[in-house]
Amino acid sequence: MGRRSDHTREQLLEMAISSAYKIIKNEGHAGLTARKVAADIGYAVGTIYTLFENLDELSLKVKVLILEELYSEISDIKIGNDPESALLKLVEIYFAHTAKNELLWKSIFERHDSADGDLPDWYLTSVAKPFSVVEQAMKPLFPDSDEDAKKAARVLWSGIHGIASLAMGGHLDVVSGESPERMARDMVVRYVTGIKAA
Amino acid sequence: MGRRSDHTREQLLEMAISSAYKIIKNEGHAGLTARKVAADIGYAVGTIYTLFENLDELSLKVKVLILEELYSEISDIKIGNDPESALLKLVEIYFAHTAKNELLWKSIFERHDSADGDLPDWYLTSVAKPFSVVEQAMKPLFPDSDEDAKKAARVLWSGIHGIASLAMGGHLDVVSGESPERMARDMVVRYVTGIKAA
DNA sequence: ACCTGAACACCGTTCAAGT
DNA sequence: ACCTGAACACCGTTCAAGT
Repeated sequence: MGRRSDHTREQLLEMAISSAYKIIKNEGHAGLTARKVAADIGYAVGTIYTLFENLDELSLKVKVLILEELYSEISDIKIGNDPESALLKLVEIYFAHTAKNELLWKSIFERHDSADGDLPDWYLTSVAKPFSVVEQAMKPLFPDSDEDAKKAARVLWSGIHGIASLAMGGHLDVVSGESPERMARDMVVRYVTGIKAA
Repeated sequence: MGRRSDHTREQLLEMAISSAYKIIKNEGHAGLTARKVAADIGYAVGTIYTLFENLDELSLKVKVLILEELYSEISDIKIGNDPESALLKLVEIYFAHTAKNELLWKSIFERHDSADGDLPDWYLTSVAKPFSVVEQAMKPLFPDSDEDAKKAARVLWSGIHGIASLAMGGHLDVVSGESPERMARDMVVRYVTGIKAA
């Protein structure tokens, strides 16, 4: 035992995060354990706790990665003057993305409850980035107020998350109605129409 | 050790569920353990597993209770011919209710991941009941199709859940914009307006 | 200084053995 | 038949001790 220094602290962080990413991708949120990550990167359990405050922090780091992947896909959308079609495109990409990485996305809606306090700023920043794309798409609807565009973006994006969250949790299969994506499309169209009609 | 029969199986079930309810109310979803429930009702751990298949089943039983409480509050709403005001009333009750029972409602959005398969029918039935209230409220908007009213209710209710879920999870405090309830009101008004304008 | 891994205080779940 | 509780296979997290 004792010092090894096979890797720098930065390398260790990267190894641990990408190992955790892989575990969640394959086994889901509940499959992530400190011991598994440690074994996977070839270090002792204790090492994980020199890298992160606790397991929840590690899982938040993974979520940042997941959110960044989505962001990189939706930030490419060319936002013209037609909010509705931009938002529908966004919904399409969102659901295609979540479908391709189901366990990863399910984990976004779950928490390792060890943490009591608020979510750290670096995580909230990462959550906010997709919001800002929605906000951009909605700006033409609110030519007089960026603030209103921001608020509307928060509402609509939260709503889409709600549909995705309930669907992925299996809470919507009761009536086995429409697909989540069609529901989200419906929501976008009617919400945008509602704004225009105001 | 051995037989006791101090209580019938029905009594045991009730005791365990209400003990679990109490624990989640005070300590949150992650605070629920089989050992705590067992100690609380004065039986051995093993007894819990003669009552429920696993801990997830017990927590779902608690969620049924939680959903029934909400249902009993919102089912009193008198639904006239004005969907918007009925739905706003519903939002008001929903957020008042979740605010009063925060840890309980947070637990609705979380899972004890032990269970792999689908959610049981008796649970989905219980999830569906609040949906039906929303559906009733929306009927005047769809005089020609109950099916469309049902679909719209699923979309709107999921959206409201999304706002509540993100807010209770602390994911919305970034910009520290509006309160979740105001966001939900905004969503209702614009969604309903969107339907009318179609 | 860096890393280890035994130790602590827990878990969910099972099942042989008691009455 | 009903209930027990030790046992198994895990956890997250800490921290004295090695190099």
